[in-house]
Amino acid sequence: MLLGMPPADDVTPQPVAGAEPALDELLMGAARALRRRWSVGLGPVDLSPHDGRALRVVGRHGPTRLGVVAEHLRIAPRSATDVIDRLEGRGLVDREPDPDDRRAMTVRLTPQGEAVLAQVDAARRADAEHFFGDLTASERRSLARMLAILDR
Amino acid sequence: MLLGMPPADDVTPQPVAGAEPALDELLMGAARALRRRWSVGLGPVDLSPHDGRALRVVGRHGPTRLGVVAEHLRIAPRSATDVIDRLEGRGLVDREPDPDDRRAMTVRLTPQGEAVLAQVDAARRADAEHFFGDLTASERRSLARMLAILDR
DNA sequence: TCATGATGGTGAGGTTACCTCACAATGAGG
DNA sequence: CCTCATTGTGAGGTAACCTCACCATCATGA
Repeated sequence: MLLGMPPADDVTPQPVAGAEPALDELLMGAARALRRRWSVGLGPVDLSPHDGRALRVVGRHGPTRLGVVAEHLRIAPRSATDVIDRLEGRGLVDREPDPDDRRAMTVRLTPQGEAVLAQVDAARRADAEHFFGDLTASERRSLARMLAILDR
Repeated sequence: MLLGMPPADDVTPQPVAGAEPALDELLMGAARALRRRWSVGLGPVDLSPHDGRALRVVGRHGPTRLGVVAEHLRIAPRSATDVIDRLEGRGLVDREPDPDDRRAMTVRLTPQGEAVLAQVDAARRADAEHFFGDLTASERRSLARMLAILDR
């Protein structure tokens, strides 16, 4: 029922009785809406949002170290082991010894992992198109410019 | 080290080699930046983001039922008990029997809870001012309008 | 009016996704 | 090569959720 739902972010600082919602509230609301859509899109492949991110990290960074995965997911190195275990258990990812460093393991997508990632990404892209579809092209440009300024 | 950090949301669907970041990526990035600032602002009072939200829910909805808190936080009713326990343990919140329904408890802010919430909100509002400060007033209006459209 | 079923909150106990610590194997620099 | 750093993982802990069972109370309808 409540599983996999993103956090609420429901409540924002100040009602400011009578005023329209504050910018920060609107920003978080829009982000929440988008995240919710992503969750839904992730449903069909039965992947948690976090595992989906992990899959994407592996896909994007090619055959890569476990430590790198941890870094990109902002989790402790030890925890990346578990995440990759899970993905490997589903056959989405492969571990291989790093030829350059015999301590290290490299991780990369299996063909099935590639397929799943491609499917998720396609769904996400299509959905983004729909999500931002109520804005005109020029509005979207302007939105992108402003968000880029805030993006730090 | 990694505690209290919001999830990464680091990686987005498609590199689209050469193109500027996609709108969805920018939106999530800006939201992440704002959330990070909120976390920092929450630091001084040593409150987790989620407990901060709970405090705000109680503050906003006056003396209210535990179930209502659960609903707004999107957690199971049982879990609200724990959250409120924590807040009550810190003296930020008070439980009292509901006069209208002897099964129910009402929760409301203690004076100290009010003070903490006011402090957090003030910090947050000031920070939002700063965060959106690189946009002109008219840009902010336009941003608000567009975000309102996306906000579903 | 009172049996019956719904509802509000909580105890008990499980799951999950993190964490830290310890350690073995390997790399790298004096 | 001796020492110290680094990579990944076993072991074990914690925090924040969850479900299930339960009690007290409310609300309804025969």
